[in-house]
Amino acid sequence: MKNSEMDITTLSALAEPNRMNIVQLLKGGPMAVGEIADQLGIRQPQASKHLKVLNDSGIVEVQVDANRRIYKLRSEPFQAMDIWVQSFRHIMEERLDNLDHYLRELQKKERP
Amino acid sequence: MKNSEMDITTLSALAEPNRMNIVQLLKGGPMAVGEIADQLGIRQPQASKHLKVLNDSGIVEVQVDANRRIYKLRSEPFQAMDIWVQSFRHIMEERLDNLDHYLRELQKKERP
DNA sequence: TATTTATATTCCTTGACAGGAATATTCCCT
DNA sequence: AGGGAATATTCCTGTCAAGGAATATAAATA
Repeated sequence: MKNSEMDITTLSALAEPNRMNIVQLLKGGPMAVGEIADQLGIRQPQASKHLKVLNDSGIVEVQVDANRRIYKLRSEPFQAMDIWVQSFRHIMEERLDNLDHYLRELQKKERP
Repeated sequence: MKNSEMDITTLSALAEPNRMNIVQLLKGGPMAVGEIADQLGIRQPQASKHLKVLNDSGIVEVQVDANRRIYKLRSEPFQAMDIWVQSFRHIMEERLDNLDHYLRELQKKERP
């Protein structure tokens, strides 16, 4: 019955620009290491290192294709982040408790 | 028309255990520095330092109350994270496209 | 088999960051 | 005004992570 404990390793893996870029890139679909490095303008060894971090944290998984490794996003970490963020619903939905908001609500009731 | 660019500073601020604990604590409502430090079993200067990081990244805001500073969560970063995570809908909803999944679906249809 | 292609790993150096201890700052209270 | 409470800041130190360069590994190909 896991409440909403967010895995720190997921966040720290994403909290690095190159890795965040890799994740954004992989949103478009699976991709091999070389192409990832090309697209992002980084060197292949750095790409491999960052992909290792992403892999260790479970954000990506790898599919071996002969010579190459195709990396793709895994769904679980994003589902976990979704659940975690949703646990802040009451924070996100917080409305300004001022006159302005009051007047808006009033208008809604006058014109339903 | 900002698409879904996630602010790295938000993630790196959260990617530290003490700060994550502070955020979880503040989910319950605003709190002064001293009580935060007490609840988490950390020293006051560390609490202040971490709160400074959280404040700089916009995750919390502070309300001055005479001698004390009351910290509370801001809504924007969580809304931003929500939007960002939602941009991975297609990843999260991805179903296994294999025989196993096919058979499960078949069973569902046989026994509705 | 030799060579090329694709990727991972190692070593090194540098910079950022977290904790500890001490101190500064600000406000309250008598 | 002086003392105490609450918080912020500074200095120091050790750890860790990222990039660069070189190299190792493995598969494809000629």
